[in-house]
Amino acid sequence: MPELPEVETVVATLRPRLVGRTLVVAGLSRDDIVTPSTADLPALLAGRRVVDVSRRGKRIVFALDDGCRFYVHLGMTGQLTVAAADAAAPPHTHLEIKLGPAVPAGGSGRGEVLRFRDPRRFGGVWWLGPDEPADRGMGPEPLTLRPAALALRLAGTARAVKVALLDQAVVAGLGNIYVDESLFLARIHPLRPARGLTAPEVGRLSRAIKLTLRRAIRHRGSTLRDYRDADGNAGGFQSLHRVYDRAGEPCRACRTAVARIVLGGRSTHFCPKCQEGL
DNA sequence: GTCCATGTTCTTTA
DNA sequence: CTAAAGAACATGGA
Repeated sequence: MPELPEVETVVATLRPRLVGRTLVVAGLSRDDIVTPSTADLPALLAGRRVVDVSRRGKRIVFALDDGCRFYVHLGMTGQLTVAAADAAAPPHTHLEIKLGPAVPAGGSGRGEVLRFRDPRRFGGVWWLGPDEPADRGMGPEPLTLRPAALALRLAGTARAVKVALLDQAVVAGLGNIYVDESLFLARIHPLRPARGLTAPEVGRLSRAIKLTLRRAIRHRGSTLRDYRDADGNAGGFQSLHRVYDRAGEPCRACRTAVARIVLGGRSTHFCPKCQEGL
C-alpha cells in the first residue's frame, strides 16, 4: 500500500525511533523475504547501530554504522512497525528485530522491536553491496523534478501517460492511487500517449503531481486496507481522493460519473468530462 | 466458486 | 533488437 506518501510517512515515524539504536535479529520466520538469498541477515545486523533511515522512491533505506546499507520495500501489504517487545506479533510477521537503547542516554523505549509483516509477501528486504546504489534503474524523485525534465522523460515513450507514470524508471514513487489523482487534477485523460502531451499539459501534470503528493503526505498517506505507519496509525488521505476507487460516483468537480477502465492491468479512474480529449 | 487489491518482474508478442 | 502487453507472484476480503 505504499506509494511515495505512505513510504514517506513510514520513514518519518520510523527515523526518530530507530536512529542511534542497535539491532539484533530476534526472529526471521521466512528467509525468502531477503534478497540476495545468501545475505545472512542475523549475522549482518548483529549489534549494528542505525545511522540513518531515508526514502528513495518507494524504498526505505537503512544505513548502518559499519557503512552497510539495506532497504525494505513494502510491496502491496507490507508493514514496518515499532512496538513493545511483549506485544503479540500479528500474523505474517516475517522478521522481528530487537532494538537496543539509544546511544547517548536516551533511555526511553527499552524492550521495543521493529517488525516487518507482509501477508502477500510482494515486499521484502534487499541487502546492498558496498558500492551498490539504492536506486539503480530508478527515475528521479517527483517532488523535485522540473517540468522540462518530466517532459523529456514522457517524450521517450508512446505508452499511455497513466502507464508511463506507473513506471518507476520514468518517475520514482508514484503508484496507482496517486497517478489517477494527479491526472485528474491536471485534467489529462489517462489514455493519452505520453509523448503526445503538450508543454502546457506537462506543466499542469508536474504541478498536479507535486500538489497531490504534498497533500497526501500532509494527511499521512492513504489507508485502503493494510497501510499503517511505524506507530501503527492509519493514514487520512483516502477520504480526499477525487477519483481513485470512486467509479460510478459523481465527479467532485462536475458531478459526471467517475469512469473505471483497465490500463496496464491496473484499474484506472477518471472523470470523462474533466479529463476529456483523447 | 469469482473477482479484485496501494507493486514489481519475468515472459511473450509485435 | 526493442518496446509494449500480459501473466505471474501470494494472500485475503467482498
